[in-house]
This record gives sequence, C-alpha cells and structure tokens, in this order.
Amino acid sequence: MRPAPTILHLDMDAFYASAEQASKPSLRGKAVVVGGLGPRGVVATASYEARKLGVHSAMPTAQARRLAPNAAYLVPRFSLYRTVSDQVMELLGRLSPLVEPLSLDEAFVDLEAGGTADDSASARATGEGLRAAIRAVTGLSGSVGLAGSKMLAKIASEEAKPDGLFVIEPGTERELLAPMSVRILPGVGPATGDHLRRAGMTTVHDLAEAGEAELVRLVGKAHGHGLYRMALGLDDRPVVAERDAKSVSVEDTFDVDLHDRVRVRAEVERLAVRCVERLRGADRSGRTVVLKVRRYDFSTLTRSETLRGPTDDPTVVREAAGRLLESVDTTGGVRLLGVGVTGLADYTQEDLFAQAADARELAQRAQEHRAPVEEDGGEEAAPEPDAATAELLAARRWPAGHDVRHEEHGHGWVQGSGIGRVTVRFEEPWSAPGRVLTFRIDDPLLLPAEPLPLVREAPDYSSWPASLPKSRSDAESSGGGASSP
DNA sequence: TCTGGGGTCCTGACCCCA
DNA sequence: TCTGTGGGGTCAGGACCC
Repeated sequence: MRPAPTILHLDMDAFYASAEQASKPSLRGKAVVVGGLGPRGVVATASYEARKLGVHSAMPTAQARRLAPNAAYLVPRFSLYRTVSDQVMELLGRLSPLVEPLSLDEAFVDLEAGGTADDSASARATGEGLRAAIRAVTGLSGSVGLAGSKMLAKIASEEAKPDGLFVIEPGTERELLAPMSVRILPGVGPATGDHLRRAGMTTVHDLAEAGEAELVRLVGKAHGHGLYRMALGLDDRPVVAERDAKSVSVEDTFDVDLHDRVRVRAEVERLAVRCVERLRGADRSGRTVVLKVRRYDFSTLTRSETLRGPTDDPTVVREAAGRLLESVDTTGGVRLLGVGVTGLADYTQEDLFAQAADARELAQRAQEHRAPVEEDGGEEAAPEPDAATAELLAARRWPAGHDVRHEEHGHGWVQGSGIGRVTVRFEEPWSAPGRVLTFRIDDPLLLPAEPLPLVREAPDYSSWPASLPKSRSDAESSGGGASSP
C-alpha cells in the first residue's frame, strides 16, 4: 500500500453510448442502447437515460426493447470508439510512462512514476486536470478514482461515477470497504458471490472476519488467498504498461441454431480463416488451436490440439479446427462456433514462397466468405427475396447508427432500414438535430461514410499537463523528482 | 426472457518422464 | 527392475472481466 493515492483509474462514462450521443445531436438526453441488434443480441452499453428505464450491460437486447421501446438502438462502431480511445490514452501517456489500458474505455496510470503527483493534493489536481482535458479533446466525460493500489483506485472510480472524481485516502480503506458487498471486489462474480453468500458472507467485512484459511477452503488456494488480501484492502500489483496478448480468437453466434453438419463444418473453416487473418495482423503465430462449440441448450464445450510448432498457416489452423470438430456431437443444433489460437509466439519467417501462396489463398477465401451467406446455391436469376430476407439484407447493408453521406443532403446516420428502404437523419456532431429522410436501399447518391470527429476544433493540448495550474507538489518535486517512502 | 465477443486466469484430471 | 513421487505439459471446463 502506498502512502499516497497516486494510482489513478480512469473509466469513461457509458463510453459507447456517450460517443454515439456526442456524434448524433438528436440523441442527446435520450435513451440510447448500443449492442447486438439481432434476435440473440445483448446490450454492450446503455446511456444513463436508458439505465433509468432498467436497461443495463449484458442484458438481452430483446428484453431492453421491452423496457425501453422508444430508445435508439445502435450497433457498435468500434472504429469511432478506437479513435476516441487513442486520444484519451495519448493524454494518459502524458501523465506517466506507466499506463495500463484495460479496454477501450478504462486504464490505470501510475502518477508517481510519471512525477505528476506524489501526494493527495497533487493527485487530485492531476485527476481534475485530466478530466477537463478529456472533455476538451473528446467532448466526453470520464470518472477518475485515486488510491494507493489498483483495486482501490478502481473502486474509487466506481464511486466517482458518473462524471466525478473520488479519492480513497490511505488509512481509510478498510473502513470504507467493510460495509460494501463482496461483489465490489475484483474476481467476485455471480458464482463466487453466491458461494460466499451461502457461507454467510455478504460484505467485505465478513470476508476479513472469516480469515484466510476459511476463504481458501471455500474458493480454492489462489482465489482464497487473493480474496483475503483484498478484503483487508491489500493489493500490491504494479501498473504494467505493456502486455502481450496470449490468445487470439473469433466466434459467431447464429441467429438460428445450425443443424446441418456440412454448414457447421463450413462455418468452422470460415472462422479459422478469420482467426488467422487476425493472428497475422498482429504479426503472431500460435501453437494450440481451440474449437469452441455452444450447443442449442447453451452448454459450451472446447476442444484443443497442440501442434508441433507455432503456425500462422490458414490451412493448418483450418484443418486442425476441422479435426477437433469431428470429436464433437452437434446433434440438436449449434448456436455458437468459435476458433482460437493460444500459445502465441512472435511471428517467425518460415518459407517465403509458401507464405506468399498462403496470403493469396487467405485473400481469396476472405473474399469468398464475405459474400452474403444466403448465396449458397446457384446465383443467377435470384427470385425476389421475401420480406424477412429483404429486411435482413437492408440491415446488413445499412447498419443502424452507421455514418452515411448523401450527395445532396450531406452527412448523416442510418436511423433504420428494412423492406428496401433506409431512413437517414442528416446531422453532424456540431450541428443542431437534423431532419430525417427515407431512401431506397440502392439509391446511388447514398454511400457509407467514415465517422466525423466528435469535437470540431480540438484545442491544442500538446503542452499538457505542463500548462495546468501548478499544484503545490509540482513546485516541491520539480527538483528531486518523485519521492518514494 | 433467454443469455455477445474478446479476452484472462485458475483448477483438476491425466499423461509422460526423470 | 519395481515402486513411488513430483514436476511439467496438455486438455477441458468454469469463473470472471469489460
């Protein structure tokens, strides 16, 4: 435990939904739900307005629609979120060389290592400066938690939400944690929470009282030991800047269960190719191929095969996944398939000619597999699609929430589509709410477009944080650098 | 009502080997 | 040579996180 709250945890508020609201003026102040919109979709993020109606992350979208029928339902636009995330991470990097991103919208920062804070007052000033900088550069709000450890900083940012800052002063943590639910501790999810509740433990205080031996007996060695330390507010995990990925995987849930074994096999091969594309994109290769199958009853099983050496060869991964599939009973139906590679190694150059051939094959297969799934059989003189298929095709071509540009009407976004029509709202992040027009889905003047930046003229933050008002400790520590106990 | 996608870590069973 | 033991790798499943 550090003597000063110099570990910072940043959590962007309802990140995807807020980014959508910033991007689409007509959605500001409205319930917005971002997630999968298919029959088996779940909510990724709900705006605070939608949360008031009971919608939350991980809820089936169908359930959200019943709770909030008038909310805007949008599919995620990761390219936009990644752009905003890069801007935020860039600001964090100015505070310290030790920044540990946890996801697009969350990160830990070791302020002491960056010399940007060494006591409570300077940490608070830095945190507030960061929140202001994020708002100026991205237009979005983030919540900041400050404490002497990662666990407590994360709990602090939870307390700070939304759009706030919360400091846990060293020495006060046990008192603060004691009445909280065990679920506040990282690693305690529904299953462990239930397990502990059945043993009579519901608060962090209960865990501390139970003692380490009892917790180890209940939940196992590693988990029990860690849980006990956390209940005492102890956590000495360092902020780690660089983390190599340990696996790469892709998976798909199907709108309806697959029964046809040939189709299942084809999907596994398609996933294997996509997985290798990602693997190669990261300049990695891997040694263990993993097949994941979720059956009609939601039971999930995995099968894996370890190769003699690491590979990034699509044929090798595809064949391994195919072999693994042979050991799986898929009668009854399959709702999800996944292919992954673990045991990652740095990309190694093997046979240049073989690789070139692979690359050609990869490109060709990717092309084939991007074609609409409906075109299984003969392609010419396709009959008029039925209404449901037409709607599916429209939704696929014009995903809800995605940007478009119309030659006459300018920049807008897809409000909805179906039965050969697409409805577009024409507005920009900095404009007033715009008007809505409907087009045929094949209107030649309407084209998909890239997201616009959320802030029209981003202020110059190139000299931040030096341009922040000097805090007391800035002046004090400028000579000797960060002090440690 | 019906449960995504991309990950990480841990545990236990089993096997091989020294 | 037989038996026991302990470690490491592999495999499958479960829990958790965002």
